[in-house]
Amino acid sequence: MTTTNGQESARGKASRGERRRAEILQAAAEVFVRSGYAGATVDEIANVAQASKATIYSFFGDKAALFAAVIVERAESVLALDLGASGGDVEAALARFARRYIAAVLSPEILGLYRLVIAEGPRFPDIARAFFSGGPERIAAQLGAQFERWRAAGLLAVDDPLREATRFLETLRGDLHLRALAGLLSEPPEREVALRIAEALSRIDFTPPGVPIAPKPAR
Amino acid sequence: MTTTNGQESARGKASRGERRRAEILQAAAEVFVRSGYAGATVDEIANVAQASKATIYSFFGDKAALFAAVIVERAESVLALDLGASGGDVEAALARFARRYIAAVLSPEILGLYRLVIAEGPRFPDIARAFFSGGPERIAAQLGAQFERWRAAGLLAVDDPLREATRFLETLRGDLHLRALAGLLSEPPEREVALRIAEALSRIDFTPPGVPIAPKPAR
DNA sequence: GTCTATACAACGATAGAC
DNA sequence: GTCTATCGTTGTATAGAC
Repeated sequence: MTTTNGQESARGKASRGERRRAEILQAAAEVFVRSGYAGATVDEIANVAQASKATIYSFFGDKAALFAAVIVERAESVLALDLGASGGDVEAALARFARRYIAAVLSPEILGLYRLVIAEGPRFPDIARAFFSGGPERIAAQLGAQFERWRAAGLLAVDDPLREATRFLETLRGDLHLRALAGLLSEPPEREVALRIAEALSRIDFTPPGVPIAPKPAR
Repeated sequence: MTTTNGQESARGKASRGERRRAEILQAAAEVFVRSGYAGATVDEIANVAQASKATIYSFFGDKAALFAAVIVERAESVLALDLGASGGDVEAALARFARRYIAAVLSPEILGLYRLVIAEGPRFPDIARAFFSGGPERIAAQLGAQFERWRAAGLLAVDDPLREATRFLETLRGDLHLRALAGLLSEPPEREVALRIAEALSRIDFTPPGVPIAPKPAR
C-alpha cells in the first residue's frame, strides 16, 4: 500500500479524466476476473483503483456498464496478434503464429475474460456478442485473410479460407482450452501444445510452389 | 443406476428426507444455472423448492456445500450416455452416438453446468475436478473402451484408444461448444452439426472386416 | 471532479416455536 | 425436521462537503 499518486501532474495530454478512467477500468478488470461479475464489489474495485465509489459511478453509471466497458475494451486490445512476416516459409510462419495463439488463449488474462463472458453471456447477450466479434472472430477473420493471400500466391490449397482458419484455431485449442477454462491446468503443458501445433499443421495442405493445385504424386 | 441406499427401511420408499433433499437439489440446480453461484440467493432456492431456508441449511450446511452437491451429483447422472448397440455397423453406431453426444452437450442443462464449473472453477477447484472426472472424462473413457473393443474385434484401427476418443469428442464439439457456452447459439444448427459428425467420422480409420491390421492392398 | 458519509435493500446464516 | 422471524453484515447507489 504505497501512495503512488505523487507526481502525475505533468501531462495534460491524456486528460486526467481519461487516465482515471483507464485506472478504474484496469482495476475493475482485475477484480471481475478474480471474483466474477456478481461476486465482485464496487468497494473492492474502488480500493484497487485507489478511487472512491462515487468517482466510479460518475464515470460509468452503474456496475453493469462498468462490466460491459471492461469486456469490450479488453476484447479489442488484448487479442491483437499480428500474423508476423508473411513472406518465406508458410509452414514455419504458421507454426510461429500457432504458438503465440495458444500462449495467448491460455494466458490467465484471456482465460479470465472468457470465463466472464461464458458465465454472464446468457444475462449479457450484447456483451458476449461484442466480445466474440471483437476478439476470437476477428482473429479467425485475420487468419482467413492470410490464408486467402497465401492461396492466391499458390502457397496454400484451401477451399474456404475462413472456415479452414476457424478449424485450424479450434484444433489448436481443442480440449486444452476447456480444461484451462475450468482451472484444471496450472500452466500450458509444453508437450501437448507442441503436439497440437503439429496436428493442426498436418491438416493444412501446403501446396509446393510451382504445383498450384493438381495433387500428382511424381515418383 | 439409481441411488437406492442399501440397508434402508423396509418401507422401501426413499425416506421423506431423501425426497426433500432431492427437491432442494433440483431447485438449487435451476437457480444456480439461471443466476450463477454468487448471483443465486438461498431465498430464491427456498422459494422454488417450496422449502424454508432453515431446512436447506440443515441439509447442506452452507451455500458452498449446496453448490458442490449440485455440480457433483449432476455430473454423474446427466452425462450418462450409453454407447448403444456395439454389434453391427461400427460407423453407423458411432454416428448415432455422435448425434446424441452433441445434443447432450449443447442442451441447456449441460451448458448451464459447464458455465457454472468454468465460472467458479478457480474458486472451487475440487468441484471442477470432480465434475470433469465424473462427467466429460468418464464419457471419453467409455468411448475409449469401446474403441479398444472394436480394435480387438478388427473393426477399427486405433493407436491410442483414449486419445483418439478424446479427439473424436473434441472434434464434435469444436467451435460450437464455445459459442453455445457464451449463449450465442439459440439452438443447435442442424447443418453444422451434421458437418461436424461427418468430419469426426472421416478421421476414424474403419478397417474393413477381414483385413485386421496390415494395410496391404492384396490383389 | 473527487471525496466522506450514508440511505436503503438484500444477503447468508441462525434461534426458537411447533 | 420444518417452519417463522430476525440477526448482523454487506451490497449498490447517492447526497453533500471540499
